Amino acid sequence: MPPRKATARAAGDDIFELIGRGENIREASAAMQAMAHPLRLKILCLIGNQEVSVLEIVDAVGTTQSNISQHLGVLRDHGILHSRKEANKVFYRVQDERILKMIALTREIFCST
Amino acid sequence: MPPRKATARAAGDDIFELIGRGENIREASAAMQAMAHPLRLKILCLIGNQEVSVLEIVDAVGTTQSNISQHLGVLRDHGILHSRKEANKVFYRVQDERILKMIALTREIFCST
DNA sequence: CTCGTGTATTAGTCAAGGCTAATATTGACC
DNA sequence: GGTCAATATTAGCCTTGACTAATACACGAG
Repeated sequence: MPPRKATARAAGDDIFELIGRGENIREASAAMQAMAHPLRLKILCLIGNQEVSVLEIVDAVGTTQSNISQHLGVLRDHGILHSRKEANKVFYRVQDERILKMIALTREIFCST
Repeated sequence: MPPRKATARAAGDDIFELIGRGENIREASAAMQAMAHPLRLKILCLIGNQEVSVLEIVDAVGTTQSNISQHLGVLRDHGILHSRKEANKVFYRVQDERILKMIALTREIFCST
C-alpha cells in the first residue's frame, strides 16, 4: 500500500470524509445564506411548523408586501418553503425538515433567556 | 385586563416572546451570514474544535492566502474565531460555543451519508 | 364584467461583498 | 541589518443582493 503524501492536508483528511467533495458545503452554504437574512430568518421563525398566510407575515414582520413577497420567493426557490394557494390567499410552510432543525437550534441558541 | 387586539398578529405572538425585539434575530442573522459563505463554512468545518494554523487552512481549502486571511478576518470580527500568535504562525480556533453547535448540526444534517 | 383584495413581478437604483494583485507587517535566523 | 517565511492589509474592480415604486396577475363578490 503506497504511503499517502504527508502534507498539511493531514489535519483536513477527516474533514473531506465528513464534508465530501464540496457538494455538502455548497448545499449547506446555500441553505444558510438563504436563512441568514434578518427578514427571512424572522419569517422562518414566524412560520415555524405552522402554515401562515402572506398577510400574516407582512403584518408580523413589518415591511412592504412586495419586499416580503420577494423574500418568500427566495426561500421558495431554495426549496425551503412550500406555498399552497387557497382562493385569494397563499399559505406558506417550511418544506425542508432540515431547515426546521436549524431553526429550532437557532432559537435554542440565540433566544434562550 | 384590557383585551388584546385580535389581529393577524395572533400567530406571531409566541414568536415575539421567543425571538424578542429583533435583537436575537439580528445576532443570529449576523452569525449565520458570517458562516454561510462556502469558504468560511469550509474553514469552520475544517477547524471544528481544534486549533489550526493559517497555512493548514490555506492548503486544505484551496484559494489564495490573501483570500483566506480576509475570510478569517471576517470570522474573527464577528467573534466567531479567536486567533493566537505563536512566533511566525497564527492559530485559529472557534471561540463561540454556539457556532460549534451550529457546525455540528450542519454536519449532521447535510453530511449524513 | 368590474371592482376590491391579496399576491407576484418588474425595472431601476444603491450599497455591500468577494476576488485579485500588490504591498506591508511581523518574527526568526544568520 | 538583511533575508526569508507566514500572515495581514489595501486598493480596485466586478458581481450580487436588497429595497422602492410601480404595475401586473388571480380570484371572489356583487
